[in-house]
Amino acid sequence: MELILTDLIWQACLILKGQNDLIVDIDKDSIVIEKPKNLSFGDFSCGLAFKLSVKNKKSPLDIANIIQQVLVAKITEYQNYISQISVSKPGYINFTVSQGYLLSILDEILNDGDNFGRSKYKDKFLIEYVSANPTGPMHIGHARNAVFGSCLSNLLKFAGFYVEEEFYINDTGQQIIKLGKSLLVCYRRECGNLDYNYDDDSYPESLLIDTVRQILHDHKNSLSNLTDDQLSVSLAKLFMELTINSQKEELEQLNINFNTWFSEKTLHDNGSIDEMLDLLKANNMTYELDGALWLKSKDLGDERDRVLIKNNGHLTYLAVDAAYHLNKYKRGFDKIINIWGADHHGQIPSLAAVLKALDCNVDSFKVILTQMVNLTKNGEILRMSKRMGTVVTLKEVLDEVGSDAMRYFLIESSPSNSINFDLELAKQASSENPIFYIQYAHARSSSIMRKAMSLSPSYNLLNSSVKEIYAICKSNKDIIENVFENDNEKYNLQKKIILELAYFKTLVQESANSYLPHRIAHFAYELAYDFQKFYENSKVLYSDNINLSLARILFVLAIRTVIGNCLKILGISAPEKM
RNA sequence: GCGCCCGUAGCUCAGUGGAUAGAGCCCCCGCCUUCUAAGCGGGUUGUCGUUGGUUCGAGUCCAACCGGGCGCGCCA
Repeated sequence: MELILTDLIWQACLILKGQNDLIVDIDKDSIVIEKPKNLSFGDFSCGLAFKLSVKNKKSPLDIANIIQQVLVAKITEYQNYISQISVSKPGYINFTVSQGYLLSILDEILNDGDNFGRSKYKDKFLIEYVSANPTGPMHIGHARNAVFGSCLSNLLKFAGFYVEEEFYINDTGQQIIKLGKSLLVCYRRECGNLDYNYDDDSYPESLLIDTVRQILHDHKNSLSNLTDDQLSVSLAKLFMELTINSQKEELEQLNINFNTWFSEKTLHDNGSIDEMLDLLKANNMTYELDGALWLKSKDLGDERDRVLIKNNGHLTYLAVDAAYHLNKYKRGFDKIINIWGADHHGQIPSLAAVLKALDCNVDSFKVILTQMVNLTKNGEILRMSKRMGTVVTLKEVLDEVGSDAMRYFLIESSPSNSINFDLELAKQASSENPIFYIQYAHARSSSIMRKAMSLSPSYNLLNSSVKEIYAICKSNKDIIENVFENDNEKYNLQKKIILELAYFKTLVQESANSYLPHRIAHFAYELAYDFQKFYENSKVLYSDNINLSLARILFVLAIRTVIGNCLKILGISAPEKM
C-alpha cells in the first residue's frame, strides 16, 4: 500500500508541476508514507505539504488541500483500495483504505501461509557467534550472544538470504597450554600426589574438578603411564572435547544449531597463518622491531601499530584472527558478520586494519556488539567472578527458565542496550513474561480450530494447511463477504489487525536490513494483544451458521499464520495447547 | 586522558525526523453458565539526563557537558 500511495502522490506532484501553481522541487524518494498514531485520522498519512510549504510561502494546510484535490480526481483508478482522502491540520494528507484492500492482504497471507513475508535475495551471509572458549562453561553473556545470533540468522533466512552459522573454537594457543598445566596439577592431586601445586594464574580448581573426576573415571588406564608433558596435553584435549560437547548440547536445548564448528587448530595445521603473514609481508604492511613482527595498522585507521608475532615467537590473538577472517573471505560470502560481546569492541579497529592490509573489502565485514547482561537476584546485582566461583552458568539459567522464556528475555531488548536479567523473576516467569502471552494467543487460535472441527466435521480444518482451507472458502462469496464485522468498532479493530499483518512484510525487511531482530518480538506482542481484543469482541464460531464461522476462521488463521512466522524467527515454540 | 554503549513513568523497556511520547510489571476497581480468565475493560504515572544547534517539525540528527557501564597489553 505504501508503494501505491507513493506512486499516487508522485503522479499528483507531476500534474502540479505542469500547472506551475506550486513549486514542487522534490524527488520521489522524499515522499514518505507513514501510519498515523491516532487511527481516527486515517490508515496512512503523508507530510509532504510541510516540505513544500517553505518555498511556496503558503501554509502546509493550503498546500495539502491543493494536493488532495488532485488526488481525489485520480482516485477512481484506485477505488478498490482507497475509500477516502482527507486533509487534517496542521497539513497532513490522510488516506483511508477500503475493504477491498483488506481482502487482498488476507488473500495474500492465506495463499502464502508459512511463506508470508518471505522474499528472495542472492546475498550469502556468514554469521559467527557465541565462539565461547572450550576452557569452561558458558555463562549468561554467551547466552545473549547465542540467542541474538540465532534470531538474526533466522530473520535473515526468512528475509530471503542464504545464511551459514558458525562457531569458532579457540582450541589451541597459550590458554590451552595453561589449561593443560592446571589440569595436570588437578589430576595428580586428585590421585593423591600433593607435590603438585597450582600457579598463581592457574584455572581455579573448582572449575576443573568435576571434569577431571570424570576423565579419571573414563580414561584412568590409558593415562596412567604418561609423562607430565604428555598427560597435560591429553588432559587438555579430553577436557575440551567434553566442554565442547556440553556446549553443543546446551545450545541445542536453546534451539540453536550451527552449520560449522570451526577449529582454530586447523589454521595452524594447514598453513593458513603463514600464508596470511606472507601476504602481509608481500603488501609491505609489516616491519620488525625489538624482536617482534608489527603490523602497520596506524596507516589503516587504527590508533597505533600492533604486534603480530611476539619476541618470544608466539602469535598474538590478532594474527590468528586475521588468518581466520582471511579464510572467511576466501569462502566467498557477500557479508561476514561477527557477533561479539561489547567487552571486545576494542579489537574492531585492529581487525579491520589487518583485513584492509590483506586486500579484503572491509565494507562487507561487520561486527555487531551485544551489550552486557547483568544478573540480578531479587533486585541485587550478582557480581560474577571465575575466581570466586560465583559464575552463574547458561545451563543453570536454562534449566530453571526453559528455552522459550530464556530466548524471549534475551531477544526483547536492542543489542546495544544492556540487559538486567533477574533470576527470581525469570524463574517465576509466568504472567510476567510476554512470551507466554504471545504463545497463549497462538494456542487460543488453535483451540478455536479444534472447537470448529467438532462443530463441522465435514471441513477437515485441523489436518489441512491454511492454503487448502482457503482454497475451499475463497470461491464462496457468502464466506468472503462475511470476514469483516458490520459493526463499526469491531470492523475498525479488524482493519487495524489486517494492516498490522500487512506491515509484517515491511518489518521483516526493515529489521533484517538493520540487524534488529528484537523488533519482531515487539511486533508479535502487539499482534497477540490485538488478537486477544478481537477474541473478546467478536464471536468466531456459530453453531447455526457454517459460512459465517468459516469467514471468521479465515481471519483467525491469518493472524495465527503471522504470529507463527514471528515465533519461528524468534526460535520459540508455537504451542497448540497451553 | 581516549574510544564504544546507555540515560524515556516507581521498576524493566519499546519508540530508526512527523499529529496529544507508549507497553509490561507494580497499585486500585469491575468482568468466568458463553470459542482457553496464562485472559478482558477501566483508573493513576513523564522537566524523554542538561544546555545549545540543524529543521516547517527533534525522544529521534549534530555539538558540548553531567551521570552509569565496558574497553584501551608483545593477555586470550
